[in-house]
Amino acid sequence: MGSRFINNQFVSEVEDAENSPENSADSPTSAMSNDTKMTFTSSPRTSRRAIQKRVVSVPIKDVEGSRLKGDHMSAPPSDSWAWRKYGQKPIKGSPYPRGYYRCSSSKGCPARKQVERSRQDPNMLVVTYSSEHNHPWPASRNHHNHRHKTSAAAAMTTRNTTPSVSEEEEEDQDQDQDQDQKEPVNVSNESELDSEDKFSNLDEGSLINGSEFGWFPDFYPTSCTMLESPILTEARENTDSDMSMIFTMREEDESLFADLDELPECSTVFRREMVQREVAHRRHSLATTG
DNA sequence: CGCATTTGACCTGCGC
DNA sequence: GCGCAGGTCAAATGCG
Repeated sequence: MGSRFINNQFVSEVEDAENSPENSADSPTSAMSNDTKMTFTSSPRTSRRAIQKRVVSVPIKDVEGSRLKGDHMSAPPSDSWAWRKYGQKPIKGSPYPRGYYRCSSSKGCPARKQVERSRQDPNMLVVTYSSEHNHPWPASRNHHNHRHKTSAAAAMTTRNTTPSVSEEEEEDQDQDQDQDQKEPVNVSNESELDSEDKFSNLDEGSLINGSEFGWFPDFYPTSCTMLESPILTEARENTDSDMSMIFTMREEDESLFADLDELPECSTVFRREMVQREVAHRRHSLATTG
């Protein structure tokens, strides 16, 4: 199973997994971070149809700003898509219901997600993404102008929101059609492409220079949630990446990357910048104290 | 008034 | 075939 780091969340992919979402909530990859977990599963329906699903475990604290109506509700974690709730079902064996959300960023978008609380850790939300957006990036960014904010849009107004998560793809989905509908840099067909392949055409000069972002110093040390994940640490060992820091983007920061579906390499860019800053800071501290 | 949410009914697939 | 459970639909309701 391949795991990768997508928009600051961990994505693992597996096909036709045996675990149900309930099981995934009960037995997430226990070695993972307490803050963000990623596991893979398939619902009964998906197992019938052999559909991949992407399951994200998100700490509720990350979505506290989003709409919460009653303690039985599981507010959908903020991502950059607009979601419309179309159903809620109590899940057998779980004290918490599961909410069903459909992408409302674009008409006819098949993307869906399910949100439920982890039974193992009620402070975690288990978000199961199914189907793929058929539009590049959401019109939901305009939802700030709507009289009614969608759950996602409402959550988008909060700080330290959870970054977007790329969606899963169905096996029977027309990949070519999806590719045609995506913008060039918006490669979300993760089953087909490795991050390295997707960004292999990017040389160092084409990458974003952290110094170009005036917001970055403000963003970096104070207002972001720093997370550490064993998975990323493991990935770092495999990829010679030099940082294991994960941070949660603020919404306005996230919007700067609206054209990117996943940002593992961009994350590396920022991580590198963060390392440089950290090294400079420590050198400065040593110079001043010593 | 328009849109999102709620919620009971209905549909579908699987196991027995 | 039947029952169960998950998933979806759609009318009712609420909100701004």
